[in-house]
Amino acid sequence: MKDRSVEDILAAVRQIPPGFVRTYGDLCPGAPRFTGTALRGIGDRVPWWRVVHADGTLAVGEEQRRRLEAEGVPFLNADPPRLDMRTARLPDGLP
DNA sequence: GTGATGACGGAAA
DNA sequence: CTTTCCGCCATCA
Repeated sequence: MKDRSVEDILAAVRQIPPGFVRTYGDLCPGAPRFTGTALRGIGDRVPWWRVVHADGTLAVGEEQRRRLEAEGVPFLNADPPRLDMRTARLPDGLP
């Protein structure tokens, strides 16, 4: 599902089940930057905190880290707090 | 219609 | 392992 518009991206973000995350590149292959632009200024209309960088680092701030941690997302105790992508990342095709 | 912008990604050093 | 650089494409002014 190659999302090309903001609405499609927001829809995809809503499909992310609690405890898992998707990367910007997964939501918009070829234009990962646009994913961030789409999420910029949405509010809590969608679970934006479940969208992280491909390497597992967060994009917004510790605000996001707290929410993910609350959902039971596996975090690695590293200097820059980052997620364990091989477990937290949700494969494409799945809701 | 054109130009600039960006919650990124991947490669290179 | 870390840091730096370029490019991508949809939106906005």
